[in-house]
Amino acid sequence: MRVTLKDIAEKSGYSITTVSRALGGFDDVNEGTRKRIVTIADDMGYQPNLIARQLRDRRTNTIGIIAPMNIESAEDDFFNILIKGIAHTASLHRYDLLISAQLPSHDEMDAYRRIAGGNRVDGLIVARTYRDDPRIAYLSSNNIPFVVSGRSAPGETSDFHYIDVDSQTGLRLAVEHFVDYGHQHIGLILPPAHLAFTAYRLKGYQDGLDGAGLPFREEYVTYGDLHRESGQQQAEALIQAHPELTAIIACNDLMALGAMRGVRNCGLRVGEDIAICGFDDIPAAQHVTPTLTTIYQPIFEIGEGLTTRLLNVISQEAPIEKGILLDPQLVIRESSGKKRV
Amino acid sequence: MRVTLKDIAEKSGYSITTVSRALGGFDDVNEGTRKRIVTIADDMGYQPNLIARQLRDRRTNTIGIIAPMNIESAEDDFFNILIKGIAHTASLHRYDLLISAQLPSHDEMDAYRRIAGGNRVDGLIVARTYRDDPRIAYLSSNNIPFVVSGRSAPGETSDFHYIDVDSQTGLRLAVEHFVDYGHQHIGLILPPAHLAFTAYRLKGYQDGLDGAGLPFREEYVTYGDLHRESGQQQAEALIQAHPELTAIIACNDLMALGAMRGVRNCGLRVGEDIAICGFDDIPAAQHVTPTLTTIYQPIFEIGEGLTTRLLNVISQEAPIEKGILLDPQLVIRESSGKKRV
DNA sequence: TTGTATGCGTTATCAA
DNA sequence: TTGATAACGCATACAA
Repeated sequence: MRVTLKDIAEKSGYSITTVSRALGGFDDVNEGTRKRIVTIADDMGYQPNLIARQLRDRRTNTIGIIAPMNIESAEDDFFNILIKGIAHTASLHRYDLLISAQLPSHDEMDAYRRIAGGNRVDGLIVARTYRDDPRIAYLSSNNIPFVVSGRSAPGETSDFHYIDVDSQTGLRLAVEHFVDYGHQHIGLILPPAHLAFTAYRLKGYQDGLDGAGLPFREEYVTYGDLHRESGQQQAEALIQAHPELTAIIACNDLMALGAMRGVRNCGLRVGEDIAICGFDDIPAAQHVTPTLTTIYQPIFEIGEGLTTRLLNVISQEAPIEKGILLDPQLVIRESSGKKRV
Repeated sequence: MRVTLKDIAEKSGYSITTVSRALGGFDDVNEGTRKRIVTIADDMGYQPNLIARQLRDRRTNTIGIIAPMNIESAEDDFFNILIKGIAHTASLHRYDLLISAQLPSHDEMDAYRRIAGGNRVDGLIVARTYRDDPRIAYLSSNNIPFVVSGRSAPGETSDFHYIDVDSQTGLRLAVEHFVDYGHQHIGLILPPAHLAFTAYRLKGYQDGLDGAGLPFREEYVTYGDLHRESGQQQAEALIQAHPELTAIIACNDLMALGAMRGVRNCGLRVGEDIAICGFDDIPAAQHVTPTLTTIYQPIFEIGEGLTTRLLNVISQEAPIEKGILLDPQLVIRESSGKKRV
């Protein structure tokens, strides 16, 4: 059986209280008894029951994240790296990370109610905001500490702590870059419409076209699901329907990688026939052939920042400014091809 | 404040016990009162305090894993995918996953004592066994449920539940494949020596050479740290020191990907001048150019299997046969180049 | 059908 | 310097 304070108390002849305080290092316990108790505790291999402590303290030293964890998401390096940043930083502050896998078949809000409402964590990190996000509404109205990767959709208020990249500007930069390289017909593969950042990226795309005096054509815009496969499918569909396209921007690197394959499947060359740009700058972007032009965002550091921010919120020392909007950075690589004259 | 059974009891006029049983769906409570209580609970937004429940039930419905989670490990798709498999399967059984990041600066055993000894989880998954693994010794001697990805080093007993791939055979297959393709001088990049599977892979390499009547040359064998960088460095070092090498086997795909770059840095072509083989078959293996020959192991499924196994152990229904040894599978791709005559 | 009492393991308050 | 007691929130054995 597991060793408890009671066991040590019995063995040592002291009360549970004294044992607790001796082990807790309080100075109101006699040095001799402290030593005796500590020795016995070590001998018995005592480990405090963290659950009991959590109940008593009403705090878990754990932060939570509810995330897609199926096999399709295995390649989703944005999430993989974000989680590493979170877990790493949490660990530095002696916090653990509770991960609840979000199965497509399960109601996501149930998970939030269970984990957050059930006191399993001191706070949560919400990733990939939705338009009119019910998770945020729930956490806000229940005063559960949380921080968000991403902000609300345009037009909604973002009255919570978040870190986001200004992806509207990011997309504009990508379009400007392609225009500068001589492209007139630029396709766009968006994330699912219910995600908040999708609207920003679409706006950035339009901004870029506007600035260049190019027309916005709805038929050049398509939606993927952020995974590799859909990038390929959408790219192939775009190319087949609109042979005049010479460039495609995919709204995350994974879809961009898929798009590269789609380009090849159409018998075209990436960079030379069709330029490709992604978003995120996951490691694969610089290792793929040809290397992938993309919008960089510091994913690991965002995970770090979200975590320190969340710990601040938990300990009620949250800074006044709630949102942090990072500048995106265009990283030009081989998939841009050469400037056309 | 947070709603408890007590609050509902007061509001409804029933006792805590009755409330508890009404909400628990027991049939020894009057249908009318049940309805009344449920309504009030819903109105008040009641969520059971899971921590209290865990303390009371002495069970957490959580499994744990202690894993490296720094930025260097971000690309470590073996772990990324394994964790997805674990979290996914856990979720299917209504279990959550507690991740504790293992910082290089922290004592790993402390984490095990804290998490496992501290009752935070019902069981643990141990990944990447060490030679003479203290984690396994600790968990075994404390009767804490656990399962292991990987088995003990050769010569040690593996008296615990594990799933492993027969990587000795895997390496032998890789060598035989390269020999068949006409290679006589095959370099090897091993994982760190303290990992248990390193010895198996080295033995498989030797088996392959023996079977082909080729001499084992210690100078063809080098050690990496499983990351991309070290694959590159070790490959470059091997090639420079031994220009007669025409093939290199790296013991995981990430190092193999690094090795591919190393080959190029030496002015050579992957596949044509130097054949490369990896181990794991992470997604990148089939997406890199040229595609990577490797030893396949079903990582996600291993995560699934480990988890169901662990849940069996936790509920005391563990099968008799403790270990599962999977057959490795050689996947030949472009990095093998063409058969030489 | 409902309520009382007890315990899970810990820590803090207060009295001795 | 030490110990008895209570509380965290829940669920059960047992009594009514």
